[in-house]
Amino acid sequence: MKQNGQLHPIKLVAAKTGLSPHLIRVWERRYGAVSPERTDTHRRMYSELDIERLKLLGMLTESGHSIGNIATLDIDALRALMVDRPVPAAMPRGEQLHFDRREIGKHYVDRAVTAIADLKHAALENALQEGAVALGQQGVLIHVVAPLAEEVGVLWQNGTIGVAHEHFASAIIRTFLGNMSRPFAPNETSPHILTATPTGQLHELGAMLITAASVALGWQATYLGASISPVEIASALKQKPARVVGMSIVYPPDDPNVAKELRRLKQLLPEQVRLMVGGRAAPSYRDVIEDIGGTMTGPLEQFMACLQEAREG
Amino acid sequence: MKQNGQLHPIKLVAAKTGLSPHLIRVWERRYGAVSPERTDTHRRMYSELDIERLKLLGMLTESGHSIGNIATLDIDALRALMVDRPVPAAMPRGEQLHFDRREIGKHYVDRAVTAIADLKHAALENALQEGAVALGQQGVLIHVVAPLAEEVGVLWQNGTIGVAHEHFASAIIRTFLGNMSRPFAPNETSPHILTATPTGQLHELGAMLITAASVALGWQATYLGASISPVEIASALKQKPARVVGMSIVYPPDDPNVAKELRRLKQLLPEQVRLMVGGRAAPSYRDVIEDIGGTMTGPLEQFMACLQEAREG
DNA sequence: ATAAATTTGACAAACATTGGACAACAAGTT
DNA sequence: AACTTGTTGTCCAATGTTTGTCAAATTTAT
Repeated sequence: MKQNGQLHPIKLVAAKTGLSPHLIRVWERRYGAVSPERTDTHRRMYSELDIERLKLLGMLTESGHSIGNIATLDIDALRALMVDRPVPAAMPRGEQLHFDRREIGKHYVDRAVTAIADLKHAALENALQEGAVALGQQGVLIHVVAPLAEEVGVLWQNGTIGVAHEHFASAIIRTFLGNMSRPFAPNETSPHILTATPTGQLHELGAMLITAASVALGWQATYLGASISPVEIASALKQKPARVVGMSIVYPPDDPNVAKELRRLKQLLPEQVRLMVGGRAAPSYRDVIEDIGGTMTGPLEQFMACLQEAREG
Repeated sequence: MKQNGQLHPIKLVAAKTGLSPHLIRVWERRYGAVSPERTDTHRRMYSELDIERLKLLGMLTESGHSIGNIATLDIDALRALMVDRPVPAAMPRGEQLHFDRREIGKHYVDRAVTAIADLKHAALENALQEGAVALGQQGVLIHVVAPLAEEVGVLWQNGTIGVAHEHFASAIIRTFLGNMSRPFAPNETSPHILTATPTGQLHELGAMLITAASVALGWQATYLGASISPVEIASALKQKPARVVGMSIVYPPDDPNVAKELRRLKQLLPEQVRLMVGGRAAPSYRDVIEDIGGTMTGPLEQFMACLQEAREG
C-alpha cells in the first residue's frame, strides 16, 4: 500500500472529481465531508482517500442523495450506497429521452455486475426491477438483461467471477424473466410462439430472454428449455399450435450438429410455421438458416422487430 | 438484505420507484401507504422497506389494481399480489381442514402434472400458487413442489413426458421457487446459509428447493447453483459468512467423485460451519457424510427440521 | 504584479411541505 | 340520459429549508 500517500492541491482534486473548488470547500465547512491536511500556510492538501470520498459524494448527490445526509458517512457506507443508486435524473428531461437508452441501461448493468460480484441477492433484484421502471418492459430486456447476460458470460470465461457467481446470477435473472413471461391476460386471440435452444443447458438465459421478449410483445409463449430435439419441438407443436418457433443459439459458434438439427427441424415443421433463430452465435449459422427458409436475427432488438412483423404477416 | 439503516430523501425515492414526489406524498396523506421518518425540519426520509413498498404499489397500480384497496396491505401481501393470477378457483372449503396435508398436496400435484403434460403455463402456475395458499409456504414446498419434482423426474425417465415437458416444468417451478426465496425484510439478525449441489445442472431443482425452504424458515439464503466445486464454496464463504452449507444430491446414487468432493469440501470449510446434505440420493452417501461430520437429511421435511434445530445450536 | 487559495457573509435557485382545488374517469342511481 | 358519488392523478400557492454559487477582503504562490 501507500505508506505516505501523495497529497494533492484543491485544483487538482476539483479536476479529478468534477466538483468546483468552491463546492469542495463548502462541503467541508458545512458538513465536514472531508478534513484535508493543511500546509503551514493553510492550504488544503487532499489525500487519495479524500478524493475517493469526494468522487463518491459527487456521484451520489448526482443521483439524488442529499449531501447533508451522506456527507459524514464513512467510505464503506458510501460504497454500499453506490450499489443501489438510480440513474442520475439530473439531465434535462427532454434530453433524457434523446439520450441513448443504451447509456441508461449501462448504468443498471453496472449495478447488477457489482451486485453479482458481492453475491447480493436484493441488490441484483433491485437493479433489474429499477431498470424495468426506468426503461419499460421491453427496454429492460434489450438494454439491461441482454447485455448483462453477455457481460456475465465474459467475466466468467476470463475468470473474474466464478461459476458460483454465474449460477447465482442466472437463478435470479431467470426468476426475473420468469415473472416477466407470465402470461398476462389469457388473450385467446394472440398468436403463439414456442421457444427453445438446441444447445446445452448453460445457455438457457438466451432462450428465456426470447421468451420474455415475446410476451412483452403480446404473444403467448411456451418455453421448452435447452437441449431440445427437433422431434420434441414437433410434438409440442401438436399440443400448442404456434405460428412461430423461436430458437436461441448463444455459444458454440460452429457446431455441425446444430446445423444438422436445424435442417431436421425444418423437415418436421408444418409449412406455415415460421422459424426464427436469434442469439449471439446465430450469425455463424446464417447459411443454414437461410437455406431452410428460416429467419436469422442478431441482437434481441432485431428479434423483436421480426416478431412484430411476423404478427401482421 | 439491505443491512443499511440509511434513510433516503423523497427525490431519490421518486427516481427509484418511478413515481412522482407528488404522488408519493398524496398516497401517504390519503391512504397511509407509507409512514416515513421525518427530519427535525419535517422532511420525509424513507427506509429501504418504504421504497420496496412503493415500488410494489407502483407496479401493482400500473397493472390495474386500485391504490385505495392495496395501499395499506403489508409488504408480503403485496408481493403475493404480484404473483397472483385472477382465478382462485379451489377445493371444497369445508373438507379441507380434515384432510391430511399430504392428501391436499396430492391434489395440487395432480393438477400440476396435468398442466405440464398439456404445456399449460398458467395452469401450472395456478396449481402451485393455490397450493401455497392452501398449505402455506412451508407446506407447499413439502407436499407439493418436492413430490412434484420427483414425479416429473420419474415420468421423464420412463418416457411418459419428453425433455421439453421437463424443462417447461423446471422453468416455471424455478420461477416459483425463486419468488419464494426472495429476501424478505432486511433482517440483519437472521443466520445465513449457502446452498448448492455438486452434481450436474439437471438437478438444480433440489438445490432451489432447499433454498426456498431455508428462506421459509427465516434464513438468509444464497443460492450458488449446480456443479459447484468445493473451492468455489469456500471462496463464497469468505464473502458471505454463513453458518450452514446446504447441499442437495438428487441423482447419481453412487458416484465416487461426489464422495471425494464432499471430503474435499470438509477440509476447506471453517470449523464452525455446519454441512447439511439432503436430497433423494443423500442416503447413498451416508457413510461419507457422517465420516466428515456432516448431517445427512432425507426428505425435505427432515432437512427443515435440522435447519430449525441448527438455528438454536 | 498576477494568479490562485482562504474565510466569511450573502443570495438565489432548487427542493419540500401543507392544504386545497380540479379534471378525468368509473359506477351506480334516478 | 342526466345526475350523483367516489376515486385518483395532477396542479397551484404560500411558506420554509437546503444547497450551489458568488463577491469581498485577505493571504500566499510564482
